[in-house]
Amino acid sequence: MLQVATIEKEFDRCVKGLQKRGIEGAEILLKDALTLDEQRKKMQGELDEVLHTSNKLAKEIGLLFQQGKKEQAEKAKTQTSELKRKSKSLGEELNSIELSLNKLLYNIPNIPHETVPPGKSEEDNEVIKLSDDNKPNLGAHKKPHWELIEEFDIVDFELGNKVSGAGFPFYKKQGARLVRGMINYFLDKAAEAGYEEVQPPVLINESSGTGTGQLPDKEGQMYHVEANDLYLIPTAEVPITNMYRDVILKEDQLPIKHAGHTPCFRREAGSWGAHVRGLNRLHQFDKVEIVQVVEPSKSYEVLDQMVAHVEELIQSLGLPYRILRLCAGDLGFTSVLTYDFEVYSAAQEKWLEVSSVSNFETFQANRLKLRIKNNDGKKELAHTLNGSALALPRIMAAILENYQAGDHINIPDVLHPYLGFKEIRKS
RNA sequence: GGAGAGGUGGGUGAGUGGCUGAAACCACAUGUUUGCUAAACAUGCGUGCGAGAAAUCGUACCGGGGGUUCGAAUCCCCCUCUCUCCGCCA
Repeated sequence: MLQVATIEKEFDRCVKGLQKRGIEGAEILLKDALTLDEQRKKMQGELDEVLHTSNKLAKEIGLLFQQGKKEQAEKAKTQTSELKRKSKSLGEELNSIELSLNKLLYNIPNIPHETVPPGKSEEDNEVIKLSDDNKPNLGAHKKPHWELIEEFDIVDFELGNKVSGAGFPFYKKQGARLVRGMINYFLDKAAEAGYEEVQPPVLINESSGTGTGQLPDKEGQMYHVEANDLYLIPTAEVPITNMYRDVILKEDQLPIKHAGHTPCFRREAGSWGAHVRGLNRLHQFDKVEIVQVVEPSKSYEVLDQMVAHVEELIQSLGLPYRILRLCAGDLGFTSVLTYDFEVYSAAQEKWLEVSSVSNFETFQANRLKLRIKNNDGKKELAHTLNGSALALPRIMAAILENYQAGDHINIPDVLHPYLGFKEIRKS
């Protein structure tokens, strides 16, 4: 969430940022936050004062008892009851103000970066890079991947329907191998780039969901295990970033770099439709995620590095791609600046989003209480970033479509060592 | 799942109602001394909030929440986590 200090110091920038996102009454919203914070401070002061006199009295009473001056002690006791009532009511008031303030702040999204283009929807995203035109000329062989996977028997949606439901496919035979191979390849590349591998839990508690900003904003998008009040992760970002919740890092521990593979679970409530055939949108999919925790002054440099890493991955697979700078309207709730990567899937003739790389600045860190103590002993919130490197099913879709060759499907060279085969053939 | 024991500062660990925000030790930081390293000595060393230019002061925090009391790390209740034994189990 936003820091009150930021709202106060950079009020105009915050207002403009929220307006860019299309938020109505941004100014009023932010002013409310400031007013509540003022009230909070005032209340805190009053409460502290009452508690101070109350504590002082209690000590005196203790002394009087020890000195055997019971009457005086009893007399002093009567004074405390009034103070107690007062502190209780002040405490409750303070509590409710803090609650309102938090609720307000939790529902205000991050302020977009100055370079974020205005706009309402994905159509307004800015294409900042288009790969060299290596779109394959498919000629006679131009089947969408949902036909190919059936033909080569490598993904089974029917089976998934039977066992789980729509959006939970089975990968089979060379398809299953391909998934496993890509995961290993992506993880190896991340390791090469200095990311320390972790294998996090895929169920997380409410605090973690709140820490990275999925809760309360995206409550309905996560699967919820009610019996234990746990959520299935929508991305490894959540458990990995939450490793550092309530942590004060020393300057020399930075940067923190982690990579992890997990399945990701998304309810995709309301976004289901005919346009999401095949592997284009799933309730469960595999993804390798990279996460960094860095000093504020370095976060944009790091964002560029992460973008470069993802770009290199996609290039190595030989897929046509483009990089988008998300417009304000399409920008995630917690993000300041996000670059999306899309690969071109040649048979369906569609761009598919396969990665999203974001800088959250202090937005998550503020929720997480993730701070850095520098060498002078000063504390400040860290910056957090993450990116997909990469999400598997759409990469798979693009590979299948772009590399199809009639009776077989070629596989990008870099994956050969991970698979034990160089092409997919009918079994 | 059953029974028991426990969660105290970065770590070990003392502390069963007031003088304990918390002993001691370790770790860490700075300084002194020693030719360097090591050692010794000295000092410092938690977090949030509020006030202050700052020094500092006030307040809260001993797993979380509530209660008893003039006063709670210490007593009571609920939750949670960890450990041990038993059961079950990949």
